[in-house]
Amino acid sequence: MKTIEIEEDLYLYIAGQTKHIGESASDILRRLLEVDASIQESAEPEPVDLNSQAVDDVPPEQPTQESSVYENLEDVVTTPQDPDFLSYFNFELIGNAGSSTKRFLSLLASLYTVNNAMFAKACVIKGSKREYFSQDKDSLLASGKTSKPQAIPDTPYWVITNTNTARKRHILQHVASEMGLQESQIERLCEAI
Amino acid sequence: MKTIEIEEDLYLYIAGQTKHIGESASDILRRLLEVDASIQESAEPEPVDLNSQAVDDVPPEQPTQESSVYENLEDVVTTPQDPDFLSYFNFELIGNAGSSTKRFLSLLASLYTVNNAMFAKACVIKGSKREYFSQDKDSLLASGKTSKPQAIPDTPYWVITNTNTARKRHILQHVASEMGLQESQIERLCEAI
DNA sequence: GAGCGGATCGAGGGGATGCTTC
DNA sequence: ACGAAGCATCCCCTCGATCCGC
Repeated sequence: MKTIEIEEDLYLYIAGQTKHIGESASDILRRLLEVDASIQESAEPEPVDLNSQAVDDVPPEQPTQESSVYENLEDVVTTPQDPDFLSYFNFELIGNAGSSTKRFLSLLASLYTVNNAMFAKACVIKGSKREYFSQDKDSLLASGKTSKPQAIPDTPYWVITNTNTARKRHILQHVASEMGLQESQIERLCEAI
Repeated sequence: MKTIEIEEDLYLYIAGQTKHIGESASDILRRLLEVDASIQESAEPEPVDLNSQAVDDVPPEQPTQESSVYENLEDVVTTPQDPDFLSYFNFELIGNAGSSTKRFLSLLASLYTVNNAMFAKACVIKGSKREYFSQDKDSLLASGKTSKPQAIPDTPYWVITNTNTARKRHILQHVASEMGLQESQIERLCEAI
């Protein structure tokens, strides 16, 4: 194992390309760069050292076997694999919200809280014309005529709100699914809307 | 700055992609991943924008007569002879498109990107009445009653779209075949529609 | 842009099927 | 007359946002 240093945004970008839970940085980069493990010896120009910024030695404090990129993100709370995953959802509170729109927002907020890096990646979804999610209210406003964007509480995100309940379920289901939740968990969430 | 751990061979591979002395790991990865410093959180890899990366990978000229036709064109990225040819296709992204029409368009866009000179030659195909390809929407419109032309993304071309899936496969197969793809590669593309 | 929620209905796109043509 | 190839009608489904009810 080698350690390299990269800039923050690039780091987030790479993390955002995660396709499976627990994927290591190597896995992701191999996929993106289309380098498979077998071609490693492929004669390349000699290892120009990744300059001074590359740290050549790995401090053994890093647990290598599960080096999912997420573990370096300080905002990670849990992953969908966590058997207690749904316990992070306060269904009681959510259920008390007065409308499905409110419940929709709370559920999204919970997903964000549980793992905001995965949420960021999962909320890339749009309809035929409208943007569904954005960090910017105005861009949602711009993409549709009366989409009624609302802020997702305790979150930098906004969602479209002018949809019927079925569509709210679809949106939630999409996000949850992209985040890797189990089918049964997704069902539970959608029912809670 | 963030730190990530990657496997040794991948590290060497990345180091081997150094273009300038003193380039940082971030610089190299940005170039390889085509992520510029201003990426937004939602930036997704562009399936068809493979030019800059692929240029470096053009294999030694094949001694076929076709390749000599193209070898002087600066826009040649690779040729169907390239054993890695299909790796230029982002099947994952293509597969995620919501309809066969969308996938059809993406696949054509990929063929164009991979070698636009060959594409230009290969897309000369028409049905009994309708034009199939054109750089001009109106000429497609003019040649049929409801052909539903759509722009091929990131491309100067338009294609007819009002066909059943079988015909979309025929069209794709014709273009791929004219471009000189192997039978097995063509099959792979047609299945992806 | 300020009342909010969201069901309902209309617009539009996808593409299989059936008709036409050769 | 029969089949094959190709065209485009037309149904279905998705998605938007109007508009009504509270």
